[in-house]
Formats: sequence, C-alpha cells, structure tokens
Amino acid sequence: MSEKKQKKKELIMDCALDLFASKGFYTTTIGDIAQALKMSVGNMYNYFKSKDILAQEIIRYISGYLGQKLKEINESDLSTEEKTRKIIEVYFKTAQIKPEMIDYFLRIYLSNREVFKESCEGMICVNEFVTEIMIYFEEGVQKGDLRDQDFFSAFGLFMGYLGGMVFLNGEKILPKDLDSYVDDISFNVYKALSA
Amino acid sequence: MSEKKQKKKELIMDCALDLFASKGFYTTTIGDIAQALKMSVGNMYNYFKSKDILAQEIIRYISGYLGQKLKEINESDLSTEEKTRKIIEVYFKTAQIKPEMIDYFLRIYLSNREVFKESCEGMICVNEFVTEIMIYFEEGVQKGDLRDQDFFSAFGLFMGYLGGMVFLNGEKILPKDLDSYVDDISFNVYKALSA
Amino acid sequence: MSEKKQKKKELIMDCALDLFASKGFYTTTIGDIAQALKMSVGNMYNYFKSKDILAQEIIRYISGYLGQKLKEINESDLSTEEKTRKIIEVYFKTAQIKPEMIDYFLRIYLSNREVFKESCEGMICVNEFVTEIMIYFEEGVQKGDLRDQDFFSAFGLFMGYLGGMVFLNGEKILPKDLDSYVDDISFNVYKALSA
Amino acid sequence: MSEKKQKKKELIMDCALDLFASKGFYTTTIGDIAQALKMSVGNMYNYFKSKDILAQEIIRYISGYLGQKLKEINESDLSTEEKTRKIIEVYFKTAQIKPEMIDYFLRIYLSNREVFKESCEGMICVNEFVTEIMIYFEEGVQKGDLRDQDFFSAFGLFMGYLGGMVFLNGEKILPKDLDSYVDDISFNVYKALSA
DNA sequence: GATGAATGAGCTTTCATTCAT
DNA sequence: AATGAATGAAAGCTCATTCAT
Repeated sequence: MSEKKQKKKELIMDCALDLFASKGFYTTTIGDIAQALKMSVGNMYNYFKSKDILAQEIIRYISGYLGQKLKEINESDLSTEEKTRKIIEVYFKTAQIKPEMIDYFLRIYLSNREVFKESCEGMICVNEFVTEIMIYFEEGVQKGDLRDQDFFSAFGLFMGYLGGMVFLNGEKILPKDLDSYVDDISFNVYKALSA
Repeated sequence: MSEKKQKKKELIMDCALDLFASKGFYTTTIGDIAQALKMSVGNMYNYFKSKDILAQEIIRYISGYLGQKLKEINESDLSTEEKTRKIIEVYFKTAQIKPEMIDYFLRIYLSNREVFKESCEGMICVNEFVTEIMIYFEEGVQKGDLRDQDFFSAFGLFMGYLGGMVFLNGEKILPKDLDSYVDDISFNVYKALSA
Repeated sequence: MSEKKQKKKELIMDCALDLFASKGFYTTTIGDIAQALKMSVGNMYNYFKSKDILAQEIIRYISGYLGQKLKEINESDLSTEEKTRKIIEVYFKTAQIKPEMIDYFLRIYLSNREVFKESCEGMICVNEFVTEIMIYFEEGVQKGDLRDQDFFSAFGLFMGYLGGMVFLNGEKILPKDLDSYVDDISFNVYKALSA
Repeated sequence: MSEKKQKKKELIMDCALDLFASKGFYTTTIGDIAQALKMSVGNMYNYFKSKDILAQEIIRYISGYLGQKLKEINESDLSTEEKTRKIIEVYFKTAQIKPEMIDYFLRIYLSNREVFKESCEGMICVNEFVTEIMIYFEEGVQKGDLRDQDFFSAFGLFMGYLGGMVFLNGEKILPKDLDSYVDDISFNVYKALSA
C-alpha cells in the first residue's frame, strides 16, 4: 500500500474513532463518517472492506498508541510506585486530550462483542496494551515491590478502576477534575497491589 | 395497572434482559423478543411504548434487585471488612446465577448513552444500587474503618474492579473460577479503602 | 398461513413473474415489484424472505401450472401422436396467453444459476413439469409408438425445439404466428421420436 | 488499431467470456475481469467503452468462430446427412473444449436482452453463425435431401435441440457423455428434417 | 497506455413503530 | 389485550464509470 493511502486510512480511522466514541457504533453510519471527511461513501470501502473491519482496525490502533506510551514508562528507571503513578497519569492524560480513545475502548470495544468477535478474539486486538501492563506487573513482583498474586486480579483492579473513573468523569458525575484524583488513585492502587 | 399486566411486564423485561445482554441492544430486535415470548410484535407496544423505554425500565429493575441485596448487607451487623467481602460475594454470585444482569449493566447500560439519555440522566436509573454503596462507604468511614476519601474515587475502585473482573470472566480470559478470586479481591479492596 | 396471505403471495408472484420475465432478474428491483403492486418495499419481505426465494417460488409455481396442463393430456385417451400435438399446443398457447411464464422459464430460470442453486438443484423446482414429459414419453414407448431411446435425448429434442421456437417468436424473428408452426413442429417431433 | 491492441482486446474477451459464462453477466464485475487479467479497472475502458459493449463484442466473436467451423463443413462435399452429423459434432466438440462459448450463447446472449438490445438487434451479432445454418438448410433442400419447410421451424428444431442437450449436460443431468448422444441426435434431427 | 482512487446512484434488506381488525 | 400486515426511513454495501496522475 502506498504511503499516501496509509495516511488516508489513518485519517479515516481518526475520524471514525471520534464519531464511534461519541455517537456509538450502531448510531454512527458509514455515511456520517464519509461526510465528516468530505469523501464519498463508496470510497470508504476502498480503505476498509466493512464497517466491522474499520472498528477492528481502530481498536488495534488505540492499543498500539497506549502500548507505546506504557512501554516508555516500563523502560524508564522509575521505581514501581512511580511507574504506577505514571501509568495513571498517562491514562488520564489520554482521557483528557484524546478522550475518544478511552471512550472507544470502554464503550465500543468492550461492549459490542458481535463486532469484534471474528478477528479480535481473546485480547488479540489489544495485545500491545495488555502486554505492557503485564510487564509492569511482573517486573514489580520480581523487584519485590508488588505482591505476587494472580495477574488478572491485579489487572482487573487497575484497569477496572481507571476505566470506572474515566467513565464517571465522562458522565460528568465526578465533582472534581480527573487530575485531582491522581493522588488518591495512585495511593489506592499501590496500596492494593504492593507487597 | 392491573397485577396481571405488571406480571407480564416483568416477563417481558426478563426476556429482553436476556437477549439484550447476550446479543446487544441494537442487534436484538423487538421481533426477537416477541418471538422468544411467543407474543406478537404489536402487543409488545401495549406494555412498553418503545424499545428505549423498555431498556430503561430494565436497568431500573436491575438496580432495584441489586440494591435490595446490598441493603440487606448494610442492615446486618457485620464488620466493615466482612461487609466488603459480602458485597463482592453478592456481586459475583449474581454474575454467576444471573449473568445477564451484570452483563446488561456493563454492556448495555454503560455503553449506549443515547438510549438512556432521556430518562436516566446522571445515575437516576441506578439510584437504588449506588445509594447502598454510598451507605456502605459512609458507615465504614464513620466507624473509622475506611479512610475518608472522595466517595467517587472509592466507588470507582470498587465497582470498576468488580466490573472488570466480571468482564474478564465473561470473555473467558480468567484462568480460574470467579469465586476463587473473592479472597484476593476482598483483600485488595479492603486494603485500598481501609483507614 | 391464512387464506388471505396466500392469495397475496400469489399476487406478488404473478406481478414479479411479469417483471422478471420482461426486464430480467437483475434489472428488476424489489422496489419495482412493490411499486407495481402499490405496496411498500418492506412489506414484500413479509411474504418472501429474499429476492432469490421469490424467484425460486415462482419457478415452482410455473412448473406446477404447466405440469397440471400436461397431466390432463397424459390422462386423456388420445393417441401418442395426438398427445404430442396437444403438448405443443398447450406450450404455445401458454406462450401466447401467459408469455411471461415461458419467458421466465427460458430466460430467468435457465440462465441465472446463482439464483436457483441453493434450493432448486438438479430439477427439483421444475419437477412437476419434467415428470409429466417423462410419463408421456414412457407411455408412448410402452404402447410401441415411440422409439425406445435415452429419455434425455428425447426430452432435449422436444423441449429444446419448443423453447427455441418460443424464443425466436419472442425475438420477433419468426415471420409467422407461432400457431401456424404447430403442424410443422408436430410433424417434425413425432417423426423424430416415433418408432 | 494496432496489432498489439487487437491482441489484448482478444485476451480481455477470452477472459470475460469465461467469467460471464461461469458466473453470469450481472454477477461478474469489471473488477473481476481486470483482476483475472492482472490489469487495472481503468485500463479496461481503454479497450471497451462499457461492460455492455464488451458483452456484445464477445457474442460476435463467438458467432464468428462457430460460423467459420460451419463454413468449412458447408464447403466440403459431404452428403447432407453427413453434414448434419458433422454440425452436431462440431457443436458438441465446442461444448466440450470451449464450454464457455456455448454457455455464453445460451445463458448470456439469449437471456439478457437489455444488454444486447442496442447493437445486436434481430440476429445481427450472430449473423455469421445463422447464415451458415441457413446455407446448410437451403442446399439440403435444393439437393432434395431436406423437406422444404419454413426455415425457422427447422432452425428451431436443430438449434433448440442442441442447445437443450448442452444445457442438460452443463447441469450434469445427462447420465452419459455428450458424445454418446451424437448417434441418437443425428438420427432424430435428420429424421425430422429429411424429405 | 496504465493505474487505482473517487464518485454517486442504486440495490437489497432490516426494523421500530403504527394500525386495522 | 392481541395479532401481524403495513409502512417508510434508513443502513450497509456494490459497482460501472470517470479522472487525475
């Protein structure tokens, strides 16, 4: 595929991400996306063979983006406690500057199984992201900072918590800014996970 | 409304809950529900004015059910730590015997804003459930068992965590039975929230 | 299915038969048919689950109609030679008063394999018609009137010939009326098939 | 037009013939043909102004091919009876080595009037083929071998019969090989047409 | 000549909702 | 209360054809 075509694919994904996240998967039509991009409906299909496939490529794209951010944290020489906080900061920062990403993850990817069933079974499509969390956890355990428990229990706590907070924020239920919860949350998470 | 009509409404809600939770809101048609109940499409509209309203009544029904369970726990004279564990047990038990309920909450209610916008703003429709969590938290704080932090941060931790675990379980990603995580999770949650 | 619904199904089939035969399968839209019947597009699908299925039911309907006519001839006590002529007459008469039927058979059924592949394999959907030709042939052979040759060779001659003539007629290539060929054709066919 | 361009046109026609015959005219896309030829969609239009025109040129090409074969037979000094048999042999042989040709004739040309309406009215596009049959017939009559009947009646018999047999063969309904019917069919045809 | 992105009209099918019975 | 035929507005997707490069 040409450089140019790849660029355009990303443009489409960016736009679709926005629309899906804000309006929902089924309530956003291919026509909506095409219109927002000022291109024709038919041409959309030169880039993505179906609406489902578009949705699948988007989640991979998001997972790649977040995975990259976490990778940088994992590769830094911060302490486990500092890493914990950094992860939360990155997550919340993303939720603030690219809220669509987190929204997409929580509301589109996690909730529309039918759409992702075929090519995203298990966690294939969010692999890059999950892997980094796994690395964070296992290194923390090895250093003796984190308690050696079932990974999924730890993962559920961490990600469930962050997802829940971003969700509450999105619903405008939180009385304060997301940022102002970073202290509390870092404290809670580390307290829960530490050895 | 007659007793009989109310009974039938609940029958419809039960059935719709099942279908929505397993197939998704937009991928379940009124016809699917009618067929499963062996009643006519037209008659469905004698009980619920629209598909959206049906979905809204279902979430209220679920919130009422779970709220009632929590209320019993709150009214018992268990310690805060024991209550924490009980709540987790109730949540997981529900996820096992009525998985549709939790699924509906996580995948239908939380993800399809458009559907619940009108009459479920804020958390009106899950009021009964949230209120009990609030009571659990505030009593724990008053007794000096739980640290006095922002309620939403605590709520996000608790519910995000549980939701995350049930989600992972539903995706068949967890290597073990949900029950076997109760110890870990109770420990983590209480560790995080305790004073 | 109610009597009334069955009647309407036949109305739709009649109309679709007309349109398919005159305009072709792919060039006739469901909308065209609905419009001709002054009904909505959506309602069409309450009677036939898909365009393909509609086409399949039509060919069965035609086969039934022609099969019935042939059955009457087979059950009469005419001589084989007279039956031969009668069959040709019935075929041509149908081609004149219900030309759509023969056209549908020749141009829609025989030419659009994709459409009929699923449920009309072999000759299932034209079974009733073919069976009567088979009876005509076998009885003729038994009586010693027709030469005992491979059925399909005889069938190909008879039906290919008739089809070809109706085709030429439809193309307005024949200089004379179809009827005026009955003598020639009866003579040719009987000459070819007779013992 | 350059020699080279003409060669390429024939390449395209060969390929399109294959695809149209096997998949149908409307179910074969210009893209399918281009892909099979490893050329671009746009370039196809440098050779044929439209899909319809491509289809029309193909039928002329087929008619020319078969007409040539028949011409050779007509110009030989065989008896009428032998010519009859030869024609059948050539037709069946073509059906065996280039089945697409006969299929195209039967299923694409004869059934999609809309496509050939413009430039193939009457039998213009199959002129070369029909002319040879006409010569065969008229010479046979002149020699006193064939009965002097309406040409179209004879043509319908001959071509309808052959078409029907090839059709049955294509549908895999015939229990035996096409070749093994040559005797029967030659006998039947000559019996029917002879003086 | 060659490419393939772009267009846009059009098609089949679906479905929430209404309404006559 | 109950039925299910009827409506009609979309939606996803396809494809012949054009056009800039």
